[in-house]
Amino acid sequence: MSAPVPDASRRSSRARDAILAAARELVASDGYRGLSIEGIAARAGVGKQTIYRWWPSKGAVVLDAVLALSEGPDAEVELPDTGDLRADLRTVVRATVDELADPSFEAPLRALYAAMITDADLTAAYRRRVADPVDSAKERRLRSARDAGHLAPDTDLGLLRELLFAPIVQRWLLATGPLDHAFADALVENALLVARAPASTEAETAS
Amino acid sequence: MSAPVPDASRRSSRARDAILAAARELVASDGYRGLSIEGIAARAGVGKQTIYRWWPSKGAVVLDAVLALSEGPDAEVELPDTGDLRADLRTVVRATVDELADPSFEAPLRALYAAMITDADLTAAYRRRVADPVDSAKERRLRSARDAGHLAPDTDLGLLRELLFAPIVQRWLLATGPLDHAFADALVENALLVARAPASTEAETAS
DNA sequence: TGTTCAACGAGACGGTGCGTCTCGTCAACC
DNA sequence: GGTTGACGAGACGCACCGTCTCGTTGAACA
Repeated sequence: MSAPVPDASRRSSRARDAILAAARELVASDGYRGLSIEGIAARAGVGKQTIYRWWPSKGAVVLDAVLALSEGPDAEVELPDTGDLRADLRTVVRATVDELADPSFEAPLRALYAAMITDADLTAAYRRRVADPVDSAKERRLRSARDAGHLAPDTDLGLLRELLFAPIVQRWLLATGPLDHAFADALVENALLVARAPASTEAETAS
Repeated sequence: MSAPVPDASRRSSRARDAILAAARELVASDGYRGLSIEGIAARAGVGKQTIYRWWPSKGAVVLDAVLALSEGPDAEVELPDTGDLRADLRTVVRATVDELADPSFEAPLRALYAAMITDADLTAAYRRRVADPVDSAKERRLRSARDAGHLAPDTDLGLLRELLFAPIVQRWLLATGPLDHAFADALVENALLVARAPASTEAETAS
């Protein structure tokens, strides 16, 4: 009944790296539609069983491939905190927009979303390994601003984060509008407007 | 080279209805993963060719199935406009949340999103037939409020619409938080805060 | 250094759904 | 009443699925 758990200490890192690289290359050239386990195995020079041994689904392979794009180790995310909230938010939100416009990020990430929509387990894994750490970092930065008096004391940091980033993902998924710095800046200005400290002009940055 | 366009005047509406109903039933019971053209054809009592004759892809069938859920004819969408912006927005945003929580809507819509993410043609068709009309209706309601002085004259109606609804879709897709009326109301309050008319207390509803 | 043993590359296997095709049937229009 | 094209049905070759065996290999431990 229980799975015959393989011995991770004997795992070939060469095979793992080749599989993730092959997945990235194939999804970039053929899209998620043309991505198959057999194709990944062939391109990586690996037996199919080596993939099935370590990953539960094609989507899980893609998740690891996406993670391998932006990590050394499982480094924890940290956002810039120069004290200038507007500038820091612009940096981060613009970077998000740029990342989604970069084909080498866009292709595997789109594939990952396609898999997640119909795979609740994969969605949970994505939240745990990607979304939660990133969201925490964003909220740390916002909390720092709130503590410094740059945001109203009763600001809902989670909601503010969603207002900053959800419209970006929405435009990206359905191509309902341009994904550029102007849009990023508009979202930042909106966030500052929503949650600005009530009686302060002092702490606000001028830019 | 050109497609041998079938004769629409001879199309069987019985077959069309049976196909869309079968697609809805199967996606509700088995999810999008288990949805196949062969399964739809078998359930509908229809030849596979009848599906391929009229739809370019499985996702296109699902799009029509979703559309058939909420239409008589291609009725144009109209939102409530009682003059009370807060109340009207709550109604609409809460209804959106409720719809995404209703399994009979949720299942085919999730299937449609899964298909759209990897199918730009289908995404364009969805925008044209669903998203654009709905978005226009939303912006008409917001414009009416702006004209009535309930929103600041320089309010970006499109951005406001995205701030109201994108966070909902985001939570729905990745299950990153509860989709309830409290969340809907928070989004409405945020929108009213962002775009409130500068010097007016008069026109605002009290609720 | 040698032994061990599970992960490895390779690929056969039955199963499923794909998209195309070819039938005979049927109903609408001429 | 003849023509015609959509219809239901299903055969076909193909791609990929997930499971299963093979030898082979190389890392861990004695």
